[in-house]
Amino acid sequence: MSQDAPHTRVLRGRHRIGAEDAAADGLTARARIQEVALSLFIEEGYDKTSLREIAERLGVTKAALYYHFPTKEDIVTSLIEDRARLLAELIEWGRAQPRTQETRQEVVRRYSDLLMDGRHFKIMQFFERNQTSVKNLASGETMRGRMVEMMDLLSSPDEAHAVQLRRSLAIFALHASWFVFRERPGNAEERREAALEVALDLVS
Amino acid sequence: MSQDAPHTRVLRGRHRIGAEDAAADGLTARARIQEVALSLFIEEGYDKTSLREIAERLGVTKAALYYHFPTKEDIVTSLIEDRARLLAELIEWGRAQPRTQETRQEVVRRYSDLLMDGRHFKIMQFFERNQTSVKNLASGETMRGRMVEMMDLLSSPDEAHAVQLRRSLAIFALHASWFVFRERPGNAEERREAALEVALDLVS
DNA sequence: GTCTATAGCAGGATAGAC
DNA sequence: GTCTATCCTGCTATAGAC
Repeated sequence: MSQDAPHTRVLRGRHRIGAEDAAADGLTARARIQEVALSLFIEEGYDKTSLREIAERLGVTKAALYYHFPTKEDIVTSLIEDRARLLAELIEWGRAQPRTQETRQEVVRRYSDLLMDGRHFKIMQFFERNQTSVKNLASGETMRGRMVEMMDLLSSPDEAHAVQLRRSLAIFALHASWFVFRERPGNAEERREAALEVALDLVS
Repeated sequence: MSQDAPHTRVLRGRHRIGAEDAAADGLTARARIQEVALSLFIEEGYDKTSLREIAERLGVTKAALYYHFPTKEDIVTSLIEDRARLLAELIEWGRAQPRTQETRQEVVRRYSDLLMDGRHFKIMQFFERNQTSVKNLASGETMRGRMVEMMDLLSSPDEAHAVQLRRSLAIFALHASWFVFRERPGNAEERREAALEVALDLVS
């Protein structure tokens, strides 16, 4: 997230990726593929983004990508894995707590912290914008399962429908902040705080 | 779902109104294509759904589809057109009202009514699940514009971020009801009422 | 680790018979 | 209005040289 300008490199034509440390931005080839792929998946969509496109933007060929990832799907899998783990940890923590308003609020706060990492936020954007594509991916099911567990943490089936919906919307609130303020830049921190405020209220 | 209302249909060039009776289920070929395509677009995704697949499910060939729709994108366009118009009417009405809480609540109620038509609801599902695909479609931009206008009806940029977000979430609440209660059937009417209740509260 | 070249296939779209 | 047959393009993935 720190350096979001890989485009500067594109025009250099055939540019050798070389060993990991050789990269100007200090990322391994693998990590740069992940970064570029994720951006394209978000912008153009998973299905519409071809390996050729990813390779082109990196200044390499398709075949080079296959050295790092056996299939296109594996790129997604690699992207999701550690994020799903972090989510799992949060869920595990939540389950060990009493089901109180305090707990719900703390879950929301911790989830908000997770999202502060631009990487995680982008993953969630990827998910929201590619729901149907991701549905047929194994790692997609994993992530979906996590989100369901998150919501189950915030409400249970025996509560009124309106309560369940309201609590679940807290998660949406944190995700949606980018969408709602789309044309009104403001600063990111302000948006995040507003989203957290709304989310906390929703689980109260 | 409910039958296609033929009187509202804007017919393109070569389509004739008289053919309806031919179909066993009382729908025109055109309407059946729309219905099947929409379902597949929701289930499998727009990009992953091939014309071959649509044709197969209808028991016809790809070429037959091309008689009714010049391109795949035109199927989407036809699906969206009248829905976007209904939305535009609602927005127009809303703009003519004073910007009060009463108005916001009535906008929400009317939007909820719109969604009650299974057709409209499915269109919105299609949108949510195919955001990246739809972004590059002309009709997608139209619909996105409408949703932005809807939200602008509920809050204005000079209000606090938290207020804007909260009000916008009302729309999400109405859309999300299907997702949140995924495994808990309940009846549709109950879900709708719960969603409306939450949405009304959010714009208060 | 990266390349060139290509296999193998599926997609959207069209032509023209019936 | 629907069919068969086909074109053209672009995709994922692999083989094998360097």
